[in-house]
Amino acid sequence: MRALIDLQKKLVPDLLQVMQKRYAILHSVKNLQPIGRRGLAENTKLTERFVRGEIDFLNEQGLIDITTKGMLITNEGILILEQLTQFMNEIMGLNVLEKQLRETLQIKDVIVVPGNSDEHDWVKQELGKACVAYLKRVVTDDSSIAVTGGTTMAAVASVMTPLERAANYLFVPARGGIGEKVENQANTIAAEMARKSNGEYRLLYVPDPISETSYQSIINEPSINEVLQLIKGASVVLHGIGDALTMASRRKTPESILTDLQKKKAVSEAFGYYFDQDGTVVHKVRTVGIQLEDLETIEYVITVAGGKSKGQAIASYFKQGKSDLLITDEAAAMEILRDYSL
Amino acid sequence: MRALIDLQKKLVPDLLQVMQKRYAILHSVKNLQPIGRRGLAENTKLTERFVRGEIDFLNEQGLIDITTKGMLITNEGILILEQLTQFMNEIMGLNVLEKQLRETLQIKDVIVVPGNSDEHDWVKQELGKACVAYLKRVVTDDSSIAVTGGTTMAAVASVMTPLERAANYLFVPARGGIGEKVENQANTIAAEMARKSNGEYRLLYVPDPISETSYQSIINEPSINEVLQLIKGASVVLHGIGDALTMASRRKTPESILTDLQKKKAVSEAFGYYFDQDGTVVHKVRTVGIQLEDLETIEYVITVAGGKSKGQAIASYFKQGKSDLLITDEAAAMEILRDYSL
DNA sequence: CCATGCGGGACTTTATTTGACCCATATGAA
DNA sequence: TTCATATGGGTCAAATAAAGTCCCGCATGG
Repeated sequence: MRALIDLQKKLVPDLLQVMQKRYAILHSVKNLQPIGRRGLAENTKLTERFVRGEIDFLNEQGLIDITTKGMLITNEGILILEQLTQFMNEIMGLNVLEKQLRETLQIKDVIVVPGNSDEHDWVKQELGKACVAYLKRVVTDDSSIAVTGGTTMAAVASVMTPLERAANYLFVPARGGIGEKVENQANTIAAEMARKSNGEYRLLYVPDPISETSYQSIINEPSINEVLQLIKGASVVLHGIGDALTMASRRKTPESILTDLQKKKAVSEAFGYYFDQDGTVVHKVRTVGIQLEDLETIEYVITVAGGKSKGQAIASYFKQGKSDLLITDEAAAMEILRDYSL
Repeated sequence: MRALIDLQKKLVPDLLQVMQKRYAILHSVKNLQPIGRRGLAENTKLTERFVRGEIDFLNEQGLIDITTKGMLITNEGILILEQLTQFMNEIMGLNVLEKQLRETLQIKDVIVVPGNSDEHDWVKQELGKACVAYLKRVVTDDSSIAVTGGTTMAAVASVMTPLERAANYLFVPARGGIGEKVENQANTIAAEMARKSNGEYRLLYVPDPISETSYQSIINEPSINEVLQLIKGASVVLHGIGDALTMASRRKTPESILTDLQKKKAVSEAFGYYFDQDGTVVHKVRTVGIQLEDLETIEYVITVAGGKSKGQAIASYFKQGKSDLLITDEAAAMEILRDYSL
């Protein structure tokens, strides 16, 4: 729906304005009914002639009845008005949220989709769709796209379609894998995205996390080094944000470190870095793949995360992390703004 | 999105035509590029002056480039065109499917939502939304709405909102309950729908299926009889369609009957009736609630079912069953049409 | 009965659209 | 290189639509 609105803004810029105008008139008729044309004109500060044109139209469409008593809204008019109210609230409200988040987080762009990923799976799908639409805009020939794992990234993969304006693009995982939930692994997700979008992919067969000793030896492996160069040279990085403790236990973090994360009040995790509420890195695991400092040289860093329960994790990441675009949902957006106002 | 387009059709029909016109021009430029204004005018059967106004607009919007060689579409123009093509195909394609289904199934109305419920949860949510929108149109004061169980009905309940144009409406379960998956039970769903829509509800505490002996005694219970009258007197019946064998095992059907259903090639189940591929009832269990013959006197029978895997079950039901409206998804629609062409 | 509000009719002025053609420049083929 | 043709920008007059305002018969309510 957001995509359709943006499309219409390009193609028929005044469409939304006309729609809003007719909504306002319909709304006034409902509130003031029965009301005559002149009363309505005076009330809405519009000219009589203009109001007349609009009410003639609305009458033809069956949304109002014109009587000698004055104009009345029809049942269908009420229904349309309700739907329109919902829709207007949605668009307007989301635009306000986006603006607030852009300013609060100091990032270039924010896309907010309606709903709460914690409650409805379709919201995650909408996050995914918004992300795919953005990729279609920024991915060019020979681009590399590094993607992390996670359920939100899996949702992006599930709605992926061909990026028609680019050729020869390549998906790579942003980090290695662990032994759990193969469908949420960066490797699996990269492969799925590539398959669905008719792109190429390379995989990274490295355990994550990895010990310092193994790290030093494994990054010298030619096959690993080759993929790693592609990963570090990606023009687009697509990542989610996890809840710190959830991610830590998912990644089989030792008990002592789990306790440490709790003590240090770790809130979020991304790329193997754990952030507290103020965005301070309180722990880092050794990973093969994208490091936090690599993001500075990435052309487009896209963060996709939603759900009310993720709000604070997202807020904590953004106090430190680099991102060009946040794609989130309404519930998380509210929570982020709440966090920043504390 | 369907809702938004329908809304716009009512409110700004003229501007939707402008949109389609600009789409057509953009499409022609892409196909014929590089093309001059006069060539385009001739090709589209529009006047030069008109084409000029439109191309000036499209140029200002950055969707085409105007060169001495002729006009070319920009990258952004291609993107907009693709997205718009997708939307147009979706809307147009769905309209075609709906028409085909209306004619094939011989029913008054069909609503097809995009996607496949088997693959994406959001498609079920869209089925639910379409259903709620329809209820808002047909439910009047003091209506009774009888609802069956099932995951699709649960999805309807999950997106239910107040039916603002009606007052004092009542949700009732169309049949009793079994001991499994409380959230998919007709009773639970009726209660949830009532809660979310600020309506009333009555529950039916009767096992389903029920033996003939118990049936005869239980329908004489005043409290049961009272609810049963409400159920049979409902003006709206909302029901799903199940896969026969899945439903039978879910309802703890004895092994001998399961074998019988398999032998008789039962395909679908609704209201305790099992239908084979030709729509013949091959088995019936005793239920307290709506019977198949009761549907003849119900004002609005709404069938909600989707998913490719359900296509044949839906097709089988419609060879016999009564329905005023089918709300389904694209994947099921194709499968139904396929079934009917065999 | 009378005052007031209603919607439909209508008029004049202003703005925009519309269709067609002109002209300088660019392009492509011979 | 030349020439024919197509290009886009400019322009004009006529047609149409928009815009604002007021008139008038009828309906409504006090």
